[in-house]
Amino acid sequence: MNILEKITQNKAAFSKSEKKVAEVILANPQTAIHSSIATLAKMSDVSEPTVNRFCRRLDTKGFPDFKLHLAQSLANGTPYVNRHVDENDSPDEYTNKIFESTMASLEVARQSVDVNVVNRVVDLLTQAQKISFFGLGASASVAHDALNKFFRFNVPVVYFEDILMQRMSCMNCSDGDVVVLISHTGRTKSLVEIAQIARMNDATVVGITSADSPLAQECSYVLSLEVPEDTDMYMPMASRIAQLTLIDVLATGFTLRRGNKFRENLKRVKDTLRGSRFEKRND
Amino acid sequence: MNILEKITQNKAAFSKSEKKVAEVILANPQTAIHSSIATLAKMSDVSEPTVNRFCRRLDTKGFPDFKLHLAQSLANGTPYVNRHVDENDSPDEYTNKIFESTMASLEVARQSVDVNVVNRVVDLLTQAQKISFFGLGASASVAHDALNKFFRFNVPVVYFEDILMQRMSCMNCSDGDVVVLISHTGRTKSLVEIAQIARMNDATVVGITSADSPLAQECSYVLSLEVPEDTDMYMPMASRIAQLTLIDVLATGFTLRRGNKFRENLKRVKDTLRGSRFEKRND
DNA sequence: TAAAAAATGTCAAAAAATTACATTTTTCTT
DNA sequence: AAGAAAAATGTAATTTTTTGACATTTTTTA
Repeated sequence: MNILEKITQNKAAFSKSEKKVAEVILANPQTAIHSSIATLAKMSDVSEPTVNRFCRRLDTKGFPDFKLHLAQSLANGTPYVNRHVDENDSPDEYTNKIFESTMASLEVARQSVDVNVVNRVVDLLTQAQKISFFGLGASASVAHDALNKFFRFNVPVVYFEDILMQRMSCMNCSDGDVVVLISHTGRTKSLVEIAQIARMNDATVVGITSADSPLAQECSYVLSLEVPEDTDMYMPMASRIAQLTLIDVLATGFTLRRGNKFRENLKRVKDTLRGSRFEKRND
Repeated sequence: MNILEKITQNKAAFSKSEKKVAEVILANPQTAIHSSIATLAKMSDVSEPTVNRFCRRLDTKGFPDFKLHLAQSLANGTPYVNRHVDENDSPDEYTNKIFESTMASLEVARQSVDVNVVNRVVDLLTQAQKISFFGLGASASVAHDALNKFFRFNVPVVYFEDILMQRMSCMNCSDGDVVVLISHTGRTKSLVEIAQIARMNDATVVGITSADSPLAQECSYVLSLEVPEDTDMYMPMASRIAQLTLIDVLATGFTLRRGNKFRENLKRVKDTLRGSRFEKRND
C-alpha cells in the first residue's frame, strides 16, 4: 500500500511532533528519501528517535525500511494516492491530482480484471454474428467509443443512444448475437431490462459493470471493474476511463485472435481516412 | 532508468566478484532490498566493500542509495515503459500491457499539459454563453463525454456527431461562445474548417489536439497533448484516454471556479437520477 | 616470468540508526 | 484546579551499518 497515502490518512492519529515529521515528508518526499534520520529530524525540528517512532507507527521496521517504502511510492509511474481535489487547489494542483488519481484508478482496475473472462469474451466477440454496445449517461460515450473501434473490424456493430432503439434492437436479437452493456453502478433500471430482453432472445449478454449489481446478475458474462470513484465530484470520472481501457483490451484481443491478415485490413481502413486529412509535412 | 535493466545490461562490464553480486541480486531482488550490506556480501560470497563498489559502478552514491533505486524498480507497476502488444501475447499479457501503456501515456500527457492554458480555458468556459464540443471518429466519443459532463453544470452545451449540424451550429455562433474541438492528429479537414467557421463568427475556439497541427493553428487556445500512440494497432487508444482526462480536468476546474453552492447543485442533478436506479442494499 | 595493473579482502574509522532512560508535556481524576 | 498517571519527547550511550585506507591476491601484459 502506498505509504504517502497512509501518512495522509493516519495524520489525525499522529502526535504533535509526528505531525511535524509528516508534513516535512509530504512537502518534499523526494528530499526525504535522500536524507539521513538526523537531517530529517533537524528539518522537522524534532529529535531523531521521534522520527524513528514515526516510521514504526507506519508499520515499517525502522527508518531505512521506511525510506524503502517511500521510495517505492515515489517510483516513476507509481501513481500517488487517490488524491482528492480540494476547494482551494490551484490549476496546477488539480490538474496533477486528476491525472494521478486516474492513473491510480487504472492500476486498481487492472488488478480487478479477471483475465479468464476477458479471454472468454474475446472468444465470443470473434464468433459473434452481431455485436451491440449499449450504455446510458456517462457510459453512453464509452459504448460510442466501442462502436468506433469495432466498426473498423468489419463486423456488424450496433450502438444506440435512444433507449427505445436499444430495446427494439435487443428484441431482434438471436442466437450468436452478443450484447455488451456498460454501466458503472449496474443499477440503471432500463439497462437491466435490456439485459433481460436480450437474454430472452437468445443473445449472449456481457456486462462491463461492478460485480454483484442487479445488472451483473442478468448477464451471461461479467467483466467487473472495481474502480474507486471520487464521489465528491458527483461525476463519473475514473470509471469511464477504466471501461474504455477495457474496451481497448477487448479490441486488442479481437485483432490478435483474428491474426495477421486481419491487421492488414485494419491498416486499409485507416488509410481510407487519409483523404479526409491534411498531409503531414515531412520536416 | 530501471536499475534491474541496468544491471543486466552492464553485466559484461562487471568483474568476477561483481558478477556474483549481480546474480544474487537479480535472482532475488526482493530479498536484496531488505538485507544489509553484510548479509548481501555473505550471500554473494564476497567482501562488503566489493558490494559497495558494485553499487557505485551503477552510478549510485553507495549501498543505501542503491537499495533505494532497487526498491523503485521493484515498485508496483514500474515495469512501465510503453510495452507493445505482441503477436503471441496471452490474454494476461496483453491485458496488462494495455493497462500499463495507458498509464504510461497518461504520465506523458500529464507532463505535456500547459497549466496556464488550462486555467485560461477554464476561465473562458465559466464565462461562456454557450459551449460546443465537436470531434469526429474516435474523438466524437470524447466530445460526447464532455457533453455529459458539462450538461450537468446547467450551461447551454452543444454536441453533434453530424458534420453538417456542426457547421450550422458554428455558423450561429456569436461573441461569448466557446467551441471546443477535439482531434488527436489535428489534421482532419472538416474539423479545421469548423474552426474557421466558428472563428469567423466571433466564437472562441479551443483545440484539444497536438501542437503545430493545422487545427492548432486555427484555434484561439490550444490544449496540446503529446501522447505516444501505438501505431501498430491502427486504432486511437491512449490519445482518447488522455483527452478524456483533460476533459475531467476542465470540468473540475469549472466546478471549483463556481464554488461551493454550485457543487450542491451538482449533487441535486445526481440525486435526480436516483429514481431511474435500483436502490443499493445496505448489507 | 616478472612487473604493472586491477581486483579483492582485512580492518579500522565514520556515519547512521536504535535503545534505554530521563525529562517534559498532556490528560484524567478527584 | 491540583496532583497523579500516562503519554510524548528528548538526551546520551550503544549498536549496527556503511565506508575508507591500505595490504594482499589475482590477472594482465610485455
